[in-house]
Amino acid sequence: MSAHTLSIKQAAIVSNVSVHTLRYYERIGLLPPIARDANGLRRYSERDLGAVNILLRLRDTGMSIQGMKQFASLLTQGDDGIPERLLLLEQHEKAVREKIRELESNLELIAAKIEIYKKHKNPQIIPDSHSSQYAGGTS
Amino acid sequence: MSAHTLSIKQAAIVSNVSVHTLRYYERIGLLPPIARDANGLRRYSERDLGAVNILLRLRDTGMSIQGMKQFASLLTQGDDGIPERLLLLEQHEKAVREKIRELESNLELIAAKIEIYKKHKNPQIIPDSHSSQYAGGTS
DNA sequence: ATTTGACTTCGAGCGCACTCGAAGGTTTAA
DNA sequence: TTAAACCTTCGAGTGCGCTCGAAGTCAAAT
Repeated sequence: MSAHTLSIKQAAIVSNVSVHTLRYYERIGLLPPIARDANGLRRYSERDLGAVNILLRLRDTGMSIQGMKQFASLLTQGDDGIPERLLLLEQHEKAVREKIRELESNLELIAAKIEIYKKHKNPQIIPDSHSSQYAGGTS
Repeated sequence: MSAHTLSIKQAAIVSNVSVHTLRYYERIGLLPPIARDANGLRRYSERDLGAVNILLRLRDTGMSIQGMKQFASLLTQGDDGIPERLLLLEQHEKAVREKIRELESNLELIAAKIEIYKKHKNPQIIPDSHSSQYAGGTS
């Protein structure tokens, strides 16, 4: 365990977010109050950076701030929060896999449209289970 | 070719959007001015519904209103717009595939976290090529 | 001694994509 | 004839996730 800590700017750089975002996340309770040095400046520990990282993984897979707040509050409970964290992550994983499936499904329809354009034919009917029986209209 | 048209409410239902959204899309130029009946009420043709559908496929794969506007303007050009439409769709398809890859990559990291929790071990270092060398901190 | 630059807090502002409410017109059924 | 259901336009409001600006502190460099 090193006493290695980073300034907010350094933390922002390694986490690939803005310093604004780091302060914002702390302000709204996504991050715990970050330790300060003698001058009151934030010092990010590796633990803090780990928390930032997992939160960003959740954000980047579409989790809302609200959802991340739930996870963050479980983080503050130490090992006691582990079972719920596990549950939350597993549910999220499932949701993301479903989202990927939807993306792929939409992609198929777009690919079909591409094929039509490639053949330079005018609009044809393309089966669409999503939202309409008029999926392949003149577009 | 039937003269089958739908009211805004029916169009909203089959397209799985709100009537507000349909008017909004028309207002901002995503949809052409929809034909009106003798009373000035909108009647959506199958062609219109096809346009709505492809726009929603684009939206649901993460395209912004701005991006959809580009596509929509190409739709108004008839066959002349086909080469550019093709290009735009192909570029978007590529972007979505990349996004899916990113999602899967993030998912792997989340899955790794899940495994750690399952073993009920405390934090360990997990390799992370994304944003930080502190990927596996105490979270 | 002064300037530079990184940091602090606080609240306000922004861009996106809707979402809604107000005020009114028309058609249909009781 | 009166009410319900549906439509119209217009502009304003909402929620999200930042993003920024103001005003100030502090420490190192010149």
